[in-house]
Amino acid sequence: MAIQDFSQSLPMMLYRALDEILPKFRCIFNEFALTEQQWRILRVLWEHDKITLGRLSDLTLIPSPSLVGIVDRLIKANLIRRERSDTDRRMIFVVATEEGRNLEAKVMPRVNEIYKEIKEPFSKQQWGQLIDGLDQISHLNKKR
Amino acid sequence: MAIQDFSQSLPMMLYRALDEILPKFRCIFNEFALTEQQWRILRVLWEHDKITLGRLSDLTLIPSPSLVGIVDRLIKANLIRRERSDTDRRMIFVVATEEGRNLEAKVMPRVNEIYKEIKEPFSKQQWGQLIDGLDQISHLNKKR
DNA sequence: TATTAATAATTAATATATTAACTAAAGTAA
DNA sequence: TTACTTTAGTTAATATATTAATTATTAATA
Repeated sequence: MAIQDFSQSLPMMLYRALDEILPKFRCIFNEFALTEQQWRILRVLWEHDKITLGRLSDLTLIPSPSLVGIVDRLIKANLIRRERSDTDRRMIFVVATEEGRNLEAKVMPRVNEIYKEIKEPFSKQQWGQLIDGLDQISHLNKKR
Repeated sequence: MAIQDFSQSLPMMLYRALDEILPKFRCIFNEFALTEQQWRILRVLWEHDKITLGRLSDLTLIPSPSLVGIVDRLIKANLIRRERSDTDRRMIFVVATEEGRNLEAKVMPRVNEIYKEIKEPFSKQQWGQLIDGLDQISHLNKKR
């Protein structure tokens, strides 16, 4: 194992972890004709009745230029709608339609099941360390 | 904090970690007119003189349909070349040109510097736990 | 050997990411 | 109020991801 082994570098380890777990979830999303990104948006809307595009971009980690098209397609699928703010006409809220809200009860149990499967082989301590480590990585520039 | 907090889910934590560290590297790649994926291919070619597209796809985690275009662009930039196998005409090897090999000495020091910065705030033990955790995630289906 | 099955790479269609530039609305200060 | 600046969202151009289908070649089997 070389001193600098590309396949063991942090970025590649992160990618490989995602490559392992995402297909499990995408399977479910496809059953509901959702892409992963569309799912992320709905997932956030189930926790927030009304949210601006900017904040939606932050919470889903979807870059705003991408968000435009993804939101368009979710609107076409009748799952969400746009709503321009009255107080600041620059801002646009996104809201789930009834159909969009109804998806939660159908999709979440399936997703939670997979999530539990992924977590299962880890001890509570191991899992905590993993999440803490990732959290520390994602705050590298923010702390002191 | 809800029982199921989307922003603390493993996939989002992984995405956030990547979102934090990748821009640091991409800065460097852009200086050399490389995309991140082009970099990954070169990075692997610096460790392997000659490699098939299939194996390159495995090592870079770039799906093979994407690989076709990325390789095309690297060839156009005179950094690599294709070479069809004589023993099995289905296989195509990819090889770095001299110009491609020369990039290593220019780019690697810069990349290593950033990598060290990222690692720096972690203790050796913390880092090891993080890598181990990620490794375990990426082998979920492979073990026993 | 002729047929069939498997493999490596590619193509096609659609969705998303990246970067820069742009528009409209709001804030700010002379 | 006018000019300058910032902010929220969008558009545009190019690169990559995802999924399914396709081609060329090789392997396998009757």
